[in-house]
Amino acid sequence: MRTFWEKGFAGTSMSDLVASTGMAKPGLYANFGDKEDIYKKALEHYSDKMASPLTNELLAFDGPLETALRRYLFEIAHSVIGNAHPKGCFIINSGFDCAEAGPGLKELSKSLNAARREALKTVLDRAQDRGELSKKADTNVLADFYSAQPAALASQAQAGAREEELRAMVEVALSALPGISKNGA
Amino acid sequence: MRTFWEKGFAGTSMSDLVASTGMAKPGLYANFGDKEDIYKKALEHYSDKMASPLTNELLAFDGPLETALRRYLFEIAHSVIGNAHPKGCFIINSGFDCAEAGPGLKELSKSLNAARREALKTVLDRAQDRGELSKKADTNVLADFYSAQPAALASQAQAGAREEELRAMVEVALSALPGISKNGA
DNA sequence: ATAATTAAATACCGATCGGTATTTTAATAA
DNA sequence: TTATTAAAATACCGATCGGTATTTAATTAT
Repeated sequence: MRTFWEKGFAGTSMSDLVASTGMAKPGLYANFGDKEDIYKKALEHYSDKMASPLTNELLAFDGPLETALRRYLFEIAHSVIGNAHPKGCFIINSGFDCAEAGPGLKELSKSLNAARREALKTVLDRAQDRGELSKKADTNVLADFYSAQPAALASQAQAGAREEELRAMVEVALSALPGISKNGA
Repeated sequence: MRTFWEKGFAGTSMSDLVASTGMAKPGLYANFGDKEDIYKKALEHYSDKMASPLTNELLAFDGPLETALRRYLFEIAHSVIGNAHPKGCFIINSGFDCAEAGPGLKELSKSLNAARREALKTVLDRAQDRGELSKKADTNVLADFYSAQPAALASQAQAGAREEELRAMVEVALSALPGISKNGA
C-alpha cells in the first residue's frame, strides 16, 4: 500500500513490491494477482484503514455542521502532511495516476472518490433538514466543493505546505458555508 | 508535452515520445537531453503556452476582484475539462507525479505552482489597496486557498465532472471572499 | 520413517526500458 | 563532381520490466 501510495502505479515495479513486502514475486502473484490487482487491493486497503474511519467519524459526529466539516477537513489536512506515512492521499493520487490505466482501476478510483462526496452530501442534507443550513443552499454543489478540497490540500502538501497553512485554507473553505461569518469581512 | 501531460513521467516511455513527436530517439537526446530534461522542457512549454497566458490575463484584468477571480478560475475549469487536449493541468499533475523524481524536477514543479500563487497574491493585494478587500483579510491565506482550487478542479475533472459542475464549485469558492454575498444564505 | 502435498524461493522467459555507437542519408564546400 | 560536414535513422547495448516454469523446502498424512 505504501509503495503504490508514494510512487504511483507506473512508478512502482514488482521488484519494489518484493522489497517493501518481503514476499517473493511468485508469492505476490499467487496471493494477490497481477500488478493491477495488487494496486486495487492496496487502494481498497487504504480506503478501509485510512479513509473510511474519517468518513465514519464525520457521519457519526453529532454537532454543528461547521464543526463537523472542520474536524473532517482538519484530519485530512493532518493526514496529507504525512508525518507517519507518505504524503498526500492515495485515493486522490489514484485519480491522477490512473488516467490511462485499465477501466476497472479508474472505476474503483471514481467510486472511492464518490464515497467521500456522498458522506459529505449526507451531512449537508442532515444539516439542511435540521434547519441549520438554508433550504436555498444547493447541497449537491456544496458536496462537490467540499469533497474536492482534500485534493486542494493534498496538492499543497505535495508542494511542501505546513499543516497550519492547510488548516488556514480549511477555514477559508468553511467560510463559504451559507450562514457562516467570514474572517475580515 | 501532451504525452507527458496525460501519461505522467513514469508512465511515459521514450518510445512513446518517439511515436508522438515523430523524431527518432537519438534526435530527441541530441536536441533535448535525457528523459528528465525532456519532461522539464515539456513542462516549461506547458507553462508558457497554457498557464502563463491565463495568469497574465488575470494580472492585466482591470475590474472587480471577484470578477477577476471568476474569469481566471472559469478559464482553468474549462481547460482542465480537456476538450482540445488532455484532461487536467500538467503543472498540478507534476506535483503529484514527481513526488520521488529528481530534485531539479520537483523544484521546477514547485516554482511553477508558486508562480500561480504569486499572481493571485498580487491581485488580492491590489484589491486590498484599492479598498475593495478588507484590510483584515489575510491575502496570504486567500492566495493559498485560491491557488489550490485548480487542483480541486483538476481532480474533479479527472473523475469525470462536467464544466458546469466545476463552475458551480468556483462560485462556492468565490463566496468565501470577504464581502461577497452567498447563495442560500 | 516415508510418501504426498503445500508452500516458497530460485531461475528464467520474452519484451521493453533508458540510452548510444554506428551507419546511412542529406546538405554544403570545394 | 567530388570531398566534407551535418543530420537522421538503424541497430544495438546492458538493465529492468511484468510474469512463470521449475526446483527446493517445509508440512502433513500414512
